[in-house]
Amino acid sequence: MENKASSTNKSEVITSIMAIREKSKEKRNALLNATLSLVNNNGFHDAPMSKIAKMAKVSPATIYIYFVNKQDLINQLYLERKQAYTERAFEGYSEVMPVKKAFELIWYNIADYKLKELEESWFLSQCDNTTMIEEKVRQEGLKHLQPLLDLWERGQKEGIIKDVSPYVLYAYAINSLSFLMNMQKRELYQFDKKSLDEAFQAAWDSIRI
Amino acid sequence: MENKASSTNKSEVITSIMAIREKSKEKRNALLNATLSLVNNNGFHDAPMSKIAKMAKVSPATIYIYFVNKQDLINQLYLERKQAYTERAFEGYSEVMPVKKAFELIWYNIADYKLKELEESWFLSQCDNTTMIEEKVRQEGLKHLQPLLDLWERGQKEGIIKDVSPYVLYAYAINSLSFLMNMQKRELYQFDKKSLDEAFQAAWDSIRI
Amino acid sequence: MENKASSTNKSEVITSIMAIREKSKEKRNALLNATLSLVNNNGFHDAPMSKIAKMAKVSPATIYIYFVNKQDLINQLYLERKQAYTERAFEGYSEVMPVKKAFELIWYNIADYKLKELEESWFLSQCDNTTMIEEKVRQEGLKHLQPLLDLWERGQKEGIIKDVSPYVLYAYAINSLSFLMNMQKRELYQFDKKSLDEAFQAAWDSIRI
Amino acid sequence: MENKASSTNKSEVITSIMAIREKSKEKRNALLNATLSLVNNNGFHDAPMSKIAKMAKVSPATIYIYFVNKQDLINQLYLERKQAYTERAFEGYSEVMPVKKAFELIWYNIADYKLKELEESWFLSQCDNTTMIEEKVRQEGLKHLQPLLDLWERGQKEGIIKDVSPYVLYAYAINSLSFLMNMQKRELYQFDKKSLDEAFQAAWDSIRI
DNA sequence: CATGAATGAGTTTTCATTCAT
DNA sequence: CATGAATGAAAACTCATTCAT
Repeated sequence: MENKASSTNKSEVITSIMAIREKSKEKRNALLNATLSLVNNNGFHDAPMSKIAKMAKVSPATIYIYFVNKQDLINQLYLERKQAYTERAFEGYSEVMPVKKAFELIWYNIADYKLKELEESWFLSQCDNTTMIEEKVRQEGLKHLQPLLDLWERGQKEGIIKDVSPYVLYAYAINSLSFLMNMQKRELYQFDKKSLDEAFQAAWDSIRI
Repeated sequence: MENKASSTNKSEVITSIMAIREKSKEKRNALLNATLSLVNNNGFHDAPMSKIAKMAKVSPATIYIYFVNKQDLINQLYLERKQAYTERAFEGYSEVMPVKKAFELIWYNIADYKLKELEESWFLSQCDNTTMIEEKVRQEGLKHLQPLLDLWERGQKEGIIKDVSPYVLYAYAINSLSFLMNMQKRELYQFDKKSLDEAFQAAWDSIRI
Repeated sequence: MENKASSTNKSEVITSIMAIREKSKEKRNALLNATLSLVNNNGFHDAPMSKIAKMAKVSPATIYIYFVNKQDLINQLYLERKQAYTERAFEGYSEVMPVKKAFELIWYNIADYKLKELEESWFLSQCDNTTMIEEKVRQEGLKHLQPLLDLWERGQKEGIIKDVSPYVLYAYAINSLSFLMNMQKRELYQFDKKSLDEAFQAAWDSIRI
Repeated sequence: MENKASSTNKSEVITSIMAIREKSKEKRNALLNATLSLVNNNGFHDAPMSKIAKMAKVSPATIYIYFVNKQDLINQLYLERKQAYTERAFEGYSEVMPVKKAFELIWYNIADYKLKELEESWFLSQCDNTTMIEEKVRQEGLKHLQPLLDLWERGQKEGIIKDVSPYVLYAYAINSLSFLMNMQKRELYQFDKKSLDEAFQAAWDSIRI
């Protein structure tokens, strides 16, 4: 073993690279999680890179290996969580389902996510009511909701859904949940099965004809 | 009144004191306005006291004559704007009005405020989705909404309003407007008379039995 | 009584001026006392003019009527208290007294002052171990001690007192009391009649032949 | 050792780490020295972090790598110098020495230190007559003097030393030197071999029976 | 004389980012 | 890749002093 590099064969190299990648992913995730946690608890204005690094158990300098700067870190975090959120929203959904059935599925998916993943939801809610995310990135995060808009359009054609702007539909049918989630986080309100059904009824009543 | 010194009578003194008080109020207001504007445009994390001072055309040190620290400045701003908002909400309202009529009045009041005073609304929205305001202060800001909760209770007794938590009612009937206001601010959506009426219909449908 | 000024006769004017002077002296004293108290408790570095003013119940601007600036305030305070201290030191002293008798009198005077006027003593002690007083002013404060130096010189001529520098005599015979006073202030040591006499004995032993 | 990269062996790494540690220690010392110098010349109230940094040739931010805040910097400086002082005081001392011999040794050690290390002594003197050091830290700094107290106790048992509080003994036998050191620093007094011996005689006379 | 309000210059401290290793 | 140390720039806040009244 004169030379360190030559002593490892190809498959070992690949394994090693993968191990590194895995390790890197772990660090990247630790950083994203730390950021979310700090922004949630202290606010964006009190989530310094040094604290993020400490919480993720890496050096501050390491952050800049994974992200070009703080804004990039926040942006990537936002996009990942937004995507996870939308993925959950459409779990089990198929475009051939009847409109109400489909909406019900999506609504309960979203409700389930928002109430179970309180931290992620609260983070997204902050991002959407703040200048911490650039408009461009926010747009990017929204595009995954298209299937819901398509569903509503179908519902409108079928005469089931009110013929109003999708923003109005979203405001009433979906966004209201954010407020309830906030209240739950602040421990002012507590969801149970019954109140969830009541909320769904209100959502549906607000958009159906 | 031959002599200037001897001519200063009581009423003049009072006028002079009032002038000073007025001037002070002006400075305080300039500071509050500057803060709102900066927080709105740059976010809480990029609204330093130095910029606030510059915008209000005073020295940074002057801020501390009117507010004990930055948090106090933000808190006072929040409370004042929240109060202005709730005052507008109940303009023309009387407890003897029929439930739907009363709700309609309040809803349109709020809609009118949120869409006309976009800056104030956006600021309040940020405050309510952020850690920048302490929970205690937020509670303080909420208490003026009681008449609406009372109205809903009456509606529930009369069998007009759904028998669900006031948080659910608020989420659907009122808070949805915040989302639409956000969209309007981002120039993704534009309200007109027709869409306003549609939104009201959705609000009412969501809470009525 | 057409004219305010002319309506007062000479004796009234004098009384009035004296009243003003008295009132002024009161304010000046209040300021000096407030300064001493703040410097003692917070240190010179945390005794701002604003706090001094508040404690003396005057406006910050008023301080500048009585003192040209903060340094002047401190200097005058130092000089006044130093003078009060030396005056007490020589109470009852006459140059014709025998040396030991005279020294005993002065020593007990000083001890009495240092232990009774703990605050004043602690303040002077700070001043003498700090750059807060300019050397020039400190010199000024020292000159009232001359009679003690003269006494020692007499004692040396009479062969009673060691023939060493007056600084050495002062260091041992007088300054040691400052240390004991400090300990008393910090509640590490408590003087009584017996220990006072012991201290005197040590003082006398250190300088007598 | 053909290849630079592969040549870094363990001992070199250790050397390198030590070099870093050494460099860090240097910076820390530069900061402590700068602080002492500035506090001595300008007073605690005029020794801003910015000046300290400049004098130590580092950025102000760097100070906070080594000390948590200004108070901590001062505390650590005080403790280090106090310890150096007491270490010097007991150089060559052994508990079996005869009382007077031992006292003489310690006394001259202290005198030597106080007169040679004028800056350190003046700094400690300021700290002990000021609120800039917290009482707790001052206590910490004092505990190293215990051997002297033990020596005195032995002297008292042997009937050599006056049976008075150790505070009195310290006030006369040791603290008097501080005053003389102050005078020397202010160039009002100049020690030489003869006057040093005179001072020792005064010290001994004040505490011996 | 007396003052409340105002402020420029300065204070301590923090922070996003870089760099030598 | 990873890092601890370093830092310029800026943050929040303070303070001695002034000035219009």
